[in-house]
Amino acid sequence: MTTRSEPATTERRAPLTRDRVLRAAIDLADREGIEAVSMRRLGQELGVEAMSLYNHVANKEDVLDGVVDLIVGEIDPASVEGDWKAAVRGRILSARRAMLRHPWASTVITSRIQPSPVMMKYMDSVGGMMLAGGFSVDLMHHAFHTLGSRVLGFSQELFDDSSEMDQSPEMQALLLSQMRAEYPSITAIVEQISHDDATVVGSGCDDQFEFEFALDLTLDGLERLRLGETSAATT
Amino acid sequence: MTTRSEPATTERRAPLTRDRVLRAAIDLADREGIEAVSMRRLGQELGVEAMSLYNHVANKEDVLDGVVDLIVGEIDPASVEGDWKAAVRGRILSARRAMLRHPWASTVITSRIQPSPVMMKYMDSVGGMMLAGGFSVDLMHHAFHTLGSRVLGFSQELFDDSSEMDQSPEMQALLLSQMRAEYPSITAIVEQISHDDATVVGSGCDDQFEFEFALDLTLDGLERLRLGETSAATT
DNA sequence: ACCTGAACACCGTTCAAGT
DNA sequence: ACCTGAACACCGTTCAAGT
Repeated sequence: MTTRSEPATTERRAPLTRDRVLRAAIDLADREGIEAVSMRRLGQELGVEAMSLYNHVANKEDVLDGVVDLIVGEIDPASVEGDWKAAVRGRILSARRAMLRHPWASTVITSRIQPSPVMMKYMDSVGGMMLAGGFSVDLMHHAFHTLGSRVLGFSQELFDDSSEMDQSPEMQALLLSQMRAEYPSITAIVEQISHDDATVVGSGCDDQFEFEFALDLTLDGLERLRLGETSAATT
Repeated sequence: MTTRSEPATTERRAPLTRDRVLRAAIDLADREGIEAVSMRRLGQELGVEAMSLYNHVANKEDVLDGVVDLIVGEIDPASVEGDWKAAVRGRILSARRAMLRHPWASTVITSRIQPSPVMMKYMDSVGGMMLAGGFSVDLMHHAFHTLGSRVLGFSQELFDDSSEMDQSPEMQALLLSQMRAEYPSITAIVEQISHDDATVVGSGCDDQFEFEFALDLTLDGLERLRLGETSAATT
């Protein structure tokens, strides 16, 4: 008996589910930033009172946990092609694309204290790629600490250069000369970027290049240690 | 005329100043964590209404800015001894000691969008140590991106192993065997740590070792690139 | 000059009451 | 079973009023 009493299209809104709540949170954060995501605002977004959300999620922490899991789920599955370095590199760059799609995600991830099973699964599969590539358990362990958040596709940026250059050229030159007196070394970087800036619009660092530079320096260092470990047998 | 009209000890409390507000915030965060630091609570701590604080600081962001500056001020000044690697390494480990004194500081630092002049001065002096050691401006720039938050003495930890092992040995063994099925690679790390654990109390990673491992891998990689850059003249 | 009370516009969350 | 109104205990911040 698979006949069901259809509710005669009385459902004007899709019923609230945990998944709908989480996706609404991601949408809202993508549009207005993570600080806009409050329980009250989230309810509003779903055409419901804030209190109704508690029928589908435990609390706000649970929302953020779920959101992180959905985003980690966007990372490509582990590949088995190439050596460990190419495989791990590709996976991390896929994680980075997910983070670029949701620029607020890194701060939410770093605010989680305990890793979720989904996160554990991701980490474990990256670790598995290393072990398959000949890492010892010890070296894989150190690799995780060295990669840090980079394994999830983001790095801790300590400067924000986004609104650095929205000034007139004269004003920029003045600011630069003042900066040079106080911070000569940092200023040298800024000036270098301005010179190379014929190509790039807006100025600022080439974040993708810098991410890959740091990633490759790390992976190359790990590979060197792996080769040292295996007592130079082959090659 | 250095005689002053002393207020006849009517001052039962030291007058509120920006510095006292900031130090009270640090004390409170050290004792109860950063989430305890609200304007209302901070006023309470100083025996004053929250609104009074606004006579000495602009707002809460200003408090956090000031707190970061005080903590960055705890880092040892730049040394001129040894080569660039030893000098930078020593400075970063000094920064790390400051962070260990205030475990909440890293999250406050990463929440600042624009670096303060004090922070810029620190960064600039680290950059200066690299330039003095023979780095090109380009390589110094990449070095900052590679070090990331490590230049300030902390790394982004994605696991929290603090409350991992507060179980009975039997329970631990059971949990481990369940974990092994789901996350074999990660479990291998945990088991390795348990074995080496005769020495260390409490278990968990040796954070200082891992920090230095990652730092040295990075510094060594940078040194290699620096030597490659200078066309192998003096070896 | 500095501190305060009252108020505003927000939070997350609980719980009894509705349908 | 799900949604809601009212309430609680918090936030940061402003501003007129006090001394």
